[in-house]
Amino acid sequence: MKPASPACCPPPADEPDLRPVQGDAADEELAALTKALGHPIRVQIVRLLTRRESCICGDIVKELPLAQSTVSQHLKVLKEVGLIRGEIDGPRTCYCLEPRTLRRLKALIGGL
Amino acid sequence: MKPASPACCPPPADEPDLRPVQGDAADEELAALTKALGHPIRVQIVRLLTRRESCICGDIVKELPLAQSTVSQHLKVLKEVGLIRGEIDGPRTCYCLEPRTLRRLKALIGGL
DNA sequence: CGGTTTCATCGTCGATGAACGATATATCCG
DNA sequence: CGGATATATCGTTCATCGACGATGAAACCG
Repeated sequence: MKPASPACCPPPADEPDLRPVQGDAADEELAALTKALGHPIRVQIVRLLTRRESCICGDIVKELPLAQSTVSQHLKVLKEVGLIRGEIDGPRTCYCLEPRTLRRLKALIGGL
Repeated sequence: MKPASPACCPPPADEPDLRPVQGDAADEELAALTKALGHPIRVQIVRLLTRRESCICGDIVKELPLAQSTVSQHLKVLKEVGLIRGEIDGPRTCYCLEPRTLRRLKALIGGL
């Protein structure tokens, strides 16, 4: 059982990532991740999700000066590269960071 | 005097970067840097410039499967965000990494 | 069941990006 | 001077992005 907390988006196991940080595949991966992060709103979303240690939901929309559909688009971009995860929780959706992908990004950047 | 080497793009002084890694300005900066890096060819160019410890020139074009003008465009994008530097050296241009900006990028990513 | 809320998806439109070939510019070599 | 070389820039074309409002789908509430 989990303590209290929103009970969504449990942190996955903390396995080390063995994939290389160089080579063509790594280049593509790094390009995809940085491209997804390459928009101020999306940086802000990631930042929001790091600050609230647990995941939040459509409150993200309320924090941003954009239409709901636009925010949903940005969330989709981040989800498609695996930087965040979204879990349906009743009528709403709960988003949170995917720490493994974030660590992977840091490793790839570090490899430069 | 420098040893041998292309003698262009000397590494700038190694001052610490005092700018914050959070806040709106940092978000914009991180978005701009990651956006510039968000293309496989540009990742490859940065990687090329890290491997040859010294700077190289239009050999970059020969390494890539793109027209010269396209490569020049990508170099411009990287230069505009300060990730690389280009110095005119006779009829050719010598590009190299800007280590300060790269360190800044790592700091910003680390701040996530 | 029917309305409300929450979110995702669709269609559209203007802006930006990526690629190219052609051209301009600047330097070097006869 | 005149040609060759190296690079930047321009103009064009097609694709993708970013934003929006409208609509659709799912779950909750009465």
